[in-house]
Amino acid sequence: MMDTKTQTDLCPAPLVFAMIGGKWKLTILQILIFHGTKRFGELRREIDGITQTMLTKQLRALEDDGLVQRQIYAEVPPRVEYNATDDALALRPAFEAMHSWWVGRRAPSTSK
Amino acid sequence: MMDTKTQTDLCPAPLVFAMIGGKWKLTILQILIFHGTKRFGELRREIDGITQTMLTKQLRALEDDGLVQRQIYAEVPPRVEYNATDDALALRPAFEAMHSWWVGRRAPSTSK
DNA sequence: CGGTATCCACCATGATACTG
DNA sequence: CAGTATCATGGTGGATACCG
Repeated sequence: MMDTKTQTDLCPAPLVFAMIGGKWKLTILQILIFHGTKRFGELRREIDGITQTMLTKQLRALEDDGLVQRQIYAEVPPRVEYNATDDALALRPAFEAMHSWWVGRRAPSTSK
Repeated sequence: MMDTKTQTDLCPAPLVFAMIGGKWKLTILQILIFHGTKRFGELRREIDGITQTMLTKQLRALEDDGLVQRQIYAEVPPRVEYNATDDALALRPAFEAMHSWWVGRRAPSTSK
């Protein structure tokens, strides 16, 4: 027998998803985690299809959850850089686990 | 330098989330993966707050994605059992990675 | 350049009632 | 017991316009 605890106890994945489950959050995190610091404009250009509004929203949400750090430079023209926090970097195993699962699954694309 | 591939190439997490990102899907999967086969009513009772409608919908979606298998017994009263497929069972490392991250993170609950 | 302020559309969630 | 059908709603996502 495994346990009789609540699901959240054993599986906080719903909570994790609440933090990184936005439409663009994973993409943003992936870039910042695996590619390092990026400026706002760089992110916007690298994430195809995202609007400024959404990029800002998702970045703010990630910042609020302590996954992204914002660095503002008082220059002209303005420069703002984003980078993954240690918390975010610690997500790499989770990313890799999902990656492995995705590529290793037996039903990648059925005839359907 | 790490790579110049697209995000999806390196990180299919958005696709993974599309499959298991529903509000209850993870909880359902967790139960079926770690506790084995369950009847419809059992799931409903074990997942606090879920309605029949939602349970059915999420189960159907999981079934469509090959993560859950449905077994119908032609009995009276009717009995329907659900169990995780091999694909779903292969998600365990991902679950565990998220679990480790959650419990190991440095900002579990700030003073805020 | 890097935002914020509005407003809107859609879809996932869910409440409720009925059924084989 | 295990659903389906229907309808309501709220939050996420997004288009657009303006600002420091």
